[in-house]
Amino acid sequence: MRRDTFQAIADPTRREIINMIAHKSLNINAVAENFDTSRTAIYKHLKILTECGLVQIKQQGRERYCEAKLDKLHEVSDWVAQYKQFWNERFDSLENYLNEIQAKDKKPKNGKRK
Amino acid sequence: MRRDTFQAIADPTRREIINMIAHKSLNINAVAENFDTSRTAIYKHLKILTECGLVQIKQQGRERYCEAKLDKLHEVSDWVAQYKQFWNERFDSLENYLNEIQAKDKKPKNGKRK
DNA sequence: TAAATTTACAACCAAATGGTTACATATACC
DNA sequence: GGTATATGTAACCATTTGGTTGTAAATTTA
Repeated sequence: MRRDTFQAIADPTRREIINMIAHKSLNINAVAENFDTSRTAIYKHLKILTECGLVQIKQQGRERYCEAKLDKLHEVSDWVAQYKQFWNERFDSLENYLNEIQAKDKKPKNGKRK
Repeated sequence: MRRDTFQAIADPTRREIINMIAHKSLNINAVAENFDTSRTAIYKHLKILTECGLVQIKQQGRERYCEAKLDKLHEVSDWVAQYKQFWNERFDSLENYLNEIQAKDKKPKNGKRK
C-alpha cells in the first residue's frame, strides 16, 4: 500500500485533521468528536498520517496527543511550485516583484534566461 | 467518486503524466509509450485528469493531443501554503528576504502582524 | 477500397480504501 | 478493587482504484 505525502493529503478528512491539530494538539477522541464518523475511522486516518510522518502521537497518561509535523508538506509544495508559471497570478506577480527587486539590487550578469 | 485536484495528483503515474505534458503536448499513445503499463491504463489516468480539469484533450485528425491545464494546482498550493511556517527553511528564507526588501523599499506602517 | 494507426470503451479482476461493530487493554478516578 | 474513560485492533463490508484483455470505431495512408 502506498504511503506518501501526496496520498495522505488526498483525503479531505485527513486534510481537516491536519488543519485541526496544526493549531493545537488534540487527543484522539477530541479529534474524532469533530467528525460525524466513528472514532475508529478517525483513528485509521491518524494512523495513516503518522505512518507518513505528518502527525506525531505523544502519550500523556491514558491519552494520546496528536501533534502536526508538517515538514513533509514541502514535498508537495516543491512539486507544485514547478508549475507555478501555469497559474500565474498572485504567485507569479510575487516572483516578478522579487525578480525586479533583485535586478535593481544586484545587477545580475544575465537576464531571466534559464 | 471523488474527483478533485488533490486526489488527481495523489497517484504517481498521474504526476508523471502531468510532468510529461507540461513541457509539450503529446498524443495519447505518445504518453502511454513512456510507461510500461497498458495504453488503456494511461487512458484512464488521462480521463481522470481531464475530469479534474488538469488536462485538456484536443483532437487533431485521428490523434488527441493532451495539453496540461495546471491552473487548478493553485488549490493545492494554497492549501499547503497555510502551513509553510511549519517547514521553514528555503521558503521561509525567501519570504524573509522579500519582507526585508519590502521593509527597506516601502517603509510599511505596521510590521508583520497579521 | 483495404490495411494500418489511433482512439474509445465494455467487461472483468485483485487490491486498496474508508467505513462499520465488537471486543480487549491501559490508565485514571472513586 | 471496581468503574469510567481513552485507546488499540480484529473482523468484516461496500466501493473505489488501477490494472487487464478484447473489441469497435474513426481516420490516415497505400
